Amino acid sequence: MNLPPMIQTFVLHFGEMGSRWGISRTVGQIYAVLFVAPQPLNADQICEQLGFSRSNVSMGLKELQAWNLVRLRHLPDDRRDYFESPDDVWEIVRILAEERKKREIDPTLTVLRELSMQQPASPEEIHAQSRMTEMAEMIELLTGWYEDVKRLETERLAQLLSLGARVQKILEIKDRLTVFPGRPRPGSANTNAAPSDRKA
Amino acid sequence: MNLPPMIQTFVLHFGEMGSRWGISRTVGQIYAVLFVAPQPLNADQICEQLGFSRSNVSMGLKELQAWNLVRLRHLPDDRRDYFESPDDVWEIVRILAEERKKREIDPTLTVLRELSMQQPASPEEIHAQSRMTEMAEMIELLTGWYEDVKRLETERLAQLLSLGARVQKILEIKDRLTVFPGRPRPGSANTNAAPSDRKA
DNA sequence: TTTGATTTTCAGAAATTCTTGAAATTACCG
DNA sequence: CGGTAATTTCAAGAATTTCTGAAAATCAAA
Repeated sequence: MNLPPMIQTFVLHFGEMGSRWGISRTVGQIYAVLFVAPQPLNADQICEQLGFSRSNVSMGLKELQAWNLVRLRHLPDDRRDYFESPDDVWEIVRILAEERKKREIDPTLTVLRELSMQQPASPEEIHAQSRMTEMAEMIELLTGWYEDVKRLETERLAQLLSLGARVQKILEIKDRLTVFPGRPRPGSANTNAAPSDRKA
Repeated sequence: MNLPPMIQTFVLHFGEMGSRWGISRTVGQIYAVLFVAPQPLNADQICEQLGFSRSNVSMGLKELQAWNLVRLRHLPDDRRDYFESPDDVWEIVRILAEERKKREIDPTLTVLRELSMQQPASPEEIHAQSRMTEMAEMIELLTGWYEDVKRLETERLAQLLSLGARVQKILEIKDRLTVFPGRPRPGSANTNAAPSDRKA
């Protein structure tokens, strides 16, 4: 490996974390190199920096493209493929969220919905099915929120995040404005805004 | 494997997903069995249902305990260990979020903070360091939001989730109330609510 | 302390995933 | 068309992870 010390530490860390993030060590390191690179890199440059075989890098780049985490670029008068990570870290978060949802959540939700439809044939199945339905409903609420929030512009999203739990205060204000407009603060805020409140 | 068909499908699915979720197939299947079980199970019951070796189940249960995903229980006049999943699916989500943050995010944030402190020694390192700082700040905003929200009661959390992106409307109301009180709606709402806005 | 039930550990077997070099394919240029 | 540069595929070896049975450790009752 042929990298400045600071970058090497970063790259090795991403490699180690790779397995926890659902990618391999190699893929993690390739991504790390691309993330900090000041300009797009081609496969041979990555090979040289990391000391991996050409084919290994090719596989790794293919996987990163499948994750939408790197983009293919072309430089004038050079027919090699160059790769780069998106510049905007928020864009990267959006991609990660989308891909992880697709791989880690959607398939399970599909199975849970199917099983929730079936006719249970025994007492164990009746109980199991109600557990599966609970899980499916929880996932639906979570992914429904995600589908809404992912459409926010980055600036709004950052505003929302920095607000944190204090959004609760605002919800209380909203309760007063919409449910009891102008009325003096009712004992506590309205808590009837249950899931059914969501636009179908 | 000795299970009713509906439960078998569920268990096999959790096994397949296990590797995507950062646990092994065995651990995924053990958890699935416990999740749908109407009462706590002991290790031998799990062996029998799944056809795994006793030691494999023992390892799997140890890992699930390390994840805080199962609890150890004891039944009267029985010295075997029984295991159960928490009843409340929201509790499970909280545990998962906490553990995944601990394993997948915190170590990286630590490394990024360390590297952001160092003195860069080359132009590549200067650029790399600014990328790392961007990433660290993004993660800090995300985890800060999470630390706030995780303290909400489940009911409030569900309310927040079901509100989805419509919270943006409320943010706009808040902007008008706090920043430009009584003023006619300014071109676009206040966007200065940057991270610095967060209570230290 | 002994006994027997239960759980844990651990070394090696089995299975899976990763990595590589060589060969095949693709894409472009003259 | 060749010819060449670049990329991808693939089979097999390497490395890692998972799984098992046997042995060791733990624990409570007698």
